[in-house]
Amino acid sequence: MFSIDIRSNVPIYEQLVGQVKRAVVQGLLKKGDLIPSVRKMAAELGVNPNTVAKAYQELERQGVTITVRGRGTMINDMPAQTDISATLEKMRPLITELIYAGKSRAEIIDEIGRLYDETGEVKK
Amino acid sequence: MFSIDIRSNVPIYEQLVGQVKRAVVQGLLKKGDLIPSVRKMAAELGVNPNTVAKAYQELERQGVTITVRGRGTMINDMPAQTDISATLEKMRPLITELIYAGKSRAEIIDEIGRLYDETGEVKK
DNA sequence: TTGGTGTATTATTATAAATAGTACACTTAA
DNA sequence: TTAAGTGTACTATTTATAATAATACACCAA
Repeated sequence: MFSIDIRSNVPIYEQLVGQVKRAVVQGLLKKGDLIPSVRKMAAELGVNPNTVAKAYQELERQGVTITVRGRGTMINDMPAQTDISATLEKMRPLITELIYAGKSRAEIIDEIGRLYDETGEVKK
Repeated sequence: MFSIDIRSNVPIYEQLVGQVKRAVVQGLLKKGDLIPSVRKMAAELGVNPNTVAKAYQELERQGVTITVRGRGTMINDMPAQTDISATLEKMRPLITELIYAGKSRAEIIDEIGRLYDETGEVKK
């Protein structure tokens, strides 16, 4: 269910955070579901338990999960609305890239729609 | 014309690369325009000349600029079409973020359109 | 009690970014 | 030809982050 790319420039813990959030968005993980323990996840991915722990702490900080000592880490409710300005700012230079590559407004929107459809829920 | 954020987690040289490309997209820089020399740019931004040089080398590697020793670095033609798959892959986790924040497909497309309009040419 | 949770701590290694200083090859204009 | 301004190359150093490693602790549940 989870996999990381060792050769990626994206930190492992960030990759893991993103994968958990994507699984939630896709409906593969729902409120109350327990995700694998720090040690199990570390063994599965072949990384250090501390790295997984860092990812889990970040997930809880973002409100994605709820952690209870001795029980584990479970998926939390999805937030109603959160601040997206930071995300949009990260997106800005990527938009510039696409424009620079010769993509029109319509083409860009089309690509975004495709990404959305690939990322959204698998089953409604 | 250019400015960098020292406290940003984004490397200075990457910020500079992005700003030059955005200026090209906006029409503020056109083919043949010379951008400030490594030393002048470094002085303006208050950063090390080596950092600016790294940014300029990256710009040339991407085909944004053409560098001639002793003359300087000038804006190149905008490419007809380039590979955007890498850019789209960087965009994917951001789309996940927006979905997670409760944004609908239409809302996301709306925001992208807004970013496009803010990034596009100032004068046509 | 026992085994499995997350957490905390300290240390070490690896990598990238940025700075600093110097020197070199080249172009342009005086 | 000379002088000043280009980009480039090189080595060294500092800083910050990521990741690993090894332990130990606090908590929960069967």
